[in-house]
Amino acid sequence: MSIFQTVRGTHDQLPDVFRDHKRVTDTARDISARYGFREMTPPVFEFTQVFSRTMGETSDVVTKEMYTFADRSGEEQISLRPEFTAGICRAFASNALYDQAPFKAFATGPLFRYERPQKGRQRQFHQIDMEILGVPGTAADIEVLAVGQHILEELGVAADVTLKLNSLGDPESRAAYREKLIAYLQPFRAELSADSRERLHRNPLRVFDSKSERDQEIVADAPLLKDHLNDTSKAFFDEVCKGLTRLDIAFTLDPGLVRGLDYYTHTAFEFVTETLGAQGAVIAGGRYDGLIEQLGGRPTPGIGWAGGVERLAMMAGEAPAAQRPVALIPLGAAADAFTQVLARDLRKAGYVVELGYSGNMKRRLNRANKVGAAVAVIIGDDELAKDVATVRDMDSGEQREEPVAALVEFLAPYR
RNA sequence: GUGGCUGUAGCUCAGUUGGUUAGAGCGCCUGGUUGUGGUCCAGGAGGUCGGGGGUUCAAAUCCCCUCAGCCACCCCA
Repeated sequence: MSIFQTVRGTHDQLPDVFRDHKRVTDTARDISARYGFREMTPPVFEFTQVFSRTMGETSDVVTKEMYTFADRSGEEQISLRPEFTAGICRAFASNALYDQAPFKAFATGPLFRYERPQKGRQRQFHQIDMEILGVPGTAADIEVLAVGQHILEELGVAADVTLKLNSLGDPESRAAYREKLIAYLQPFRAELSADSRERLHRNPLRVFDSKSERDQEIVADAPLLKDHLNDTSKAFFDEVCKGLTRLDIAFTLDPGLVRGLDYYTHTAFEFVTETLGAQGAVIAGGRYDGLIEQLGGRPTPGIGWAGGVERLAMMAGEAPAAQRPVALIPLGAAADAFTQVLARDLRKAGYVVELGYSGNMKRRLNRANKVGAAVAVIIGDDELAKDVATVRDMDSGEQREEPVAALVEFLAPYR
């Protein structure tokens, strides 16, 4: 181990990478604001139970992926957040925001999961997250999917992403179906893969997304959840589909789409892509009507999704460069002093200003070139004596002298 | 947690059956230009060959362990 190594699965976000990520988060923030989402954030760590109770004691995330530790008092079990939903719902209940429904939250920041890193998967990663709490009807489902679609379009990646949709039904439908499915699978128990046997009672729906060929053969004739939805669940899902169609949001039904977390009900969805390798989900989520109650809050419906910032940034590619700066190049002590004031004035007028601090003229111009300056303003003793500045266009190489008093206006085209 | 591939300069990579002082391109620095970048020319700096151990007269090269990355399983954002 070298101290210069980052911990496995963590990465420095150097300026170029940060800029690409920032485009994703900025886009999500701007677009979601148009839909009435307000940014907030729960703490980066919470009592472990916040996650274990909601995501499911037996879920993969809780059983093997959480960073859990005792705090210094030795009395509290703490976990680094592996997702946003549980924390936001806890915040909603903690602060008794029931009368603020519909409560629409946008959040972004780091999440932590102890997993083997690979493309699109790291131990510290970042998400954008949308949640609507307190809306029982399909309007929330439709709106939450609409923001997601809108953000993907705005990032220019929508063409490579498809929306997969399924209904997990209400608790009543799900419980009834669960019994039927177990009854169907039971006779095949010995033939199922080890993983699927595990899931048989814990979460039998998960057998559907097994990659084992034999499992898939068995499951091919299994009863389908969609055929066992009660009327309410069917009507609910139907309304969501209609709403999406109305908004020209394309989707494909995927009866095998089962999410790994226990709290989902009704609508479940994933925006997936083929372009990122095995980790194809860029945005995923669903409805979780029982979650806040499970936390000990008042029954409150909710729906939301999370999107992977790294994954979306990979798809969106390099973000456009920032505004090109004006480079100020003082030569001599008098010019240094003068230029500091000029830099302040230009910055207050909205210019991005790079001050060339050190080295000879050549060095400073070189630096101006590297930071992508559109124009360099050279001020030495000659210029000071005449009350002018030498203004050099860095693209054309042309330069001319301008009165310093007129600089702020003269540079306007470079702002 | 399991399997496969990879790790040589800041970056991308070459390095023959183990054999002198480990190379290239890009980047960086200096000079050609006393106050002119980006182009061009000349020169230069920079390497614990991921780390540790072993085999050998000799290891970047072979063996073992370990760390990290990538790819897949698993799972998911």
